[in-house]
Amino acid sequence: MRDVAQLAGVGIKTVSRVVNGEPNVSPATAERVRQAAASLHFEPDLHAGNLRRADRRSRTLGLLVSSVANPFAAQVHRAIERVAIEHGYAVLAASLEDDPDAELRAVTALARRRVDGFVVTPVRDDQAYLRLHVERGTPLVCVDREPHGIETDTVVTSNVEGARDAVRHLLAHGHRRIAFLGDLERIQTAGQRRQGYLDELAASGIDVDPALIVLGLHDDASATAVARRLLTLPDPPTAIFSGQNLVTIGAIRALQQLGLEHDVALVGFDDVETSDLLKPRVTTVSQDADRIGRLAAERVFARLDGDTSPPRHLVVPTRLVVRGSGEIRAPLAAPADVG
Amino acid sequence: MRDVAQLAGVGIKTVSRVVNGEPNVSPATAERVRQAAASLHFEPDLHAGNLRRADRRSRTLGLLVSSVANPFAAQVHRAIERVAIEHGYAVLAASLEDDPDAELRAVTALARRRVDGFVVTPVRDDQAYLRLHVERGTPLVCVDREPHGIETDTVVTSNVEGARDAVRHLLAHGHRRIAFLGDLERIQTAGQRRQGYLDELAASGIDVDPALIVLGLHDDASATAVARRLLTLPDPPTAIFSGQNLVTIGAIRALQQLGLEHDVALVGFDDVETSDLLKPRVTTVSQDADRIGRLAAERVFARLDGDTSPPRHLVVPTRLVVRGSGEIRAPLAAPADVG
DNA sequence: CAGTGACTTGACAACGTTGTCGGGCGCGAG
DNA sequence: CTCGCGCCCGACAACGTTGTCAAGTCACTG
Repeated sequence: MRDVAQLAGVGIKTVSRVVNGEPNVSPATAERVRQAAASLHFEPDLHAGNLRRADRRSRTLGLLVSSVANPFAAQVHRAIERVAIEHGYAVLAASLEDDPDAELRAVTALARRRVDGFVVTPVRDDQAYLRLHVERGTPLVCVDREPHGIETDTVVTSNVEGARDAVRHLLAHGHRRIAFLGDLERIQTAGQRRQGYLDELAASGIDVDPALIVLGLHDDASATAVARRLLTLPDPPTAIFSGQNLVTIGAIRALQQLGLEHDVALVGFDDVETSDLLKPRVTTVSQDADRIGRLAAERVFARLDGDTSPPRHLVVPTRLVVRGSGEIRAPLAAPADVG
Repeated sequence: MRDVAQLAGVGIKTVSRVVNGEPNVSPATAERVRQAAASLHFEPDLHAGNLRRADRRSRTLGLLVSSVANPFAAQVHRAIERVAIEHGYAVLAASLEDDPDAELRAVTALARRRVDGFVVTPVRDDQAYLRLHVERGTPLVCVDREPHGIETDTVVTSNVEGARDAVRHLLAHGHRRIAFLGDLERIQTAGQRRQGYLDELAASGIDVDPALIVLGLHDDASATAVARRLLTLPDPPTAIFSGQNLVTIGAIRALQQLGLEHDVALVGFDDVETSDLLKPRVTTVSQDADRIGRLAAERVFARLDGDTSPPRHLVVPTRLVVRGSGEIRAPLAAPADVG
């Protein structure tokens, strides 16, 4: 900037004014400055300016997603970035791979880079440590999962309701023995989806068979193994509700291996890519990742714009997408019932 | 930092020394400083330090990916981030959605934030404008596509060879009428894959039917429409080579709609999620996105470490993954041949 | 013609940190 | 005892920018 000022024959502050579009610069001077800046390929240093600027905004958002392996996270990222760009913001992203230590490291890294706001997918058991940053004026929005130890804006999927929808759908097609395959228990959404499953069965007065409930599945291989085991029980489930997309893929593979994909019903939580190319096509409870990301980003910017209202907890509804696998009817009378 | 110094009863520079692990601080003082820093929850401002620091490193990498809708880009991103973290770096990412203007905007945004290096998926026709940044010492590595107008490190997939492999595979299964469905012509990889297709056919002395070559497909809907049209020609192709994953999905849908998925062979470039759950399972030419991302990041860090050797052009080979759809044999004699 | 106000401009301090340098102190050697 | 050297430590300038403020110019008014 000093060089630009010298070349244009003006003071350094005048260059600053032109670069930032401040008023009170004569058109002739402004033009000379612009020429000089262009010929030197000057790019202002955002962070240096930040140091002195009144608003102290780095115009950068910090984003922590659970796992990049998950297309859901990629879509949330994309939606956030779109909103960020509209506000002239860039996004510093870090993927946590569901590692609690990575969460801490990433928050520190972002704090040192003075991001203006955090969008976090909680992984640790406790997010109280984030209070510090919030108290210092860095807004925090949690997505996908509710945080612990801190009251803040959240944007989550209606996990319990979505799971109930799935189970209700299966019940309506005559199923009574419905298995639930879920992700690691420490992941909050896994627990909520199981809760929805239990709630809906309870509401329909159906006894729950604990043997049909398996949690702790985090990849498709383990899901395949467990699904195979359940399906070869003496009294197997007539339907499966899988609580996460990799688990759904594992369940499909198991069904295919046993040749049961047209006999046992399946509803998966969260979309599976190409789910409509499979046979049968896969019925899913779809999450609106785009909306979740958009709302989260908008919450951050609202807080940055001075919104000090109490924390909001936004719940984005799911949508049951009927494609075929969930509409397979239960056998008219299960052996156990006939007894 | 001033506050920490006051609380610890030391000079501000001593705090700096402790925070940065510089030598020549007595253990007692260091401990007092650490206590003070912890009790004030002090986080150093990386960018302020940067301003004065000798190496002038923001410890941030800038990444431009073509489109987040693409799982390939997500995987590249992930691999780069992993290497970045090992080096204590964070990643500022921007997705371009294959919009040439977005490329310019994103580069400017990253340059103003003083990233230490760029990893760019070229979208524009000309990357000469990036020379400025390279000359100023910001290394640039291009991934997935070769840049124009600038000599720099590149990491790309062996598109031509991969396409030849795919076509050779189909030829070996008796096919002579092989359609090629490709992405937008302005996307370099699309052209290279078509070139591989043409090369392999030429090498085998097979006449190319221009009616079987369609480019400009960027989503699955248009690919479905085009594939349907080709398959209902009077003299349809007996095999399809699709040059991108969304196009592959479109082709599969068309085949399914026409009930031809077990009669017409298909090989797709780039992986399709759940490709092994489809019937038939989809044979693909897989790209090693993880390796591409890793190599790109390592090139950036090598340049940052002072490597001034001539630009390297790394080519990551593809792998033909045989799953079923590409092994469907051509009808023994096509009507045209019998003629 | 003096006074007024609007507009334009630059000198200077400040932001939070690191590099430089010099001062003080303790200890071993002469 | 004195000198010298090494280790600790802090004052100060500097990084590239913006906020503050005062000075300068000019046209217009009374």
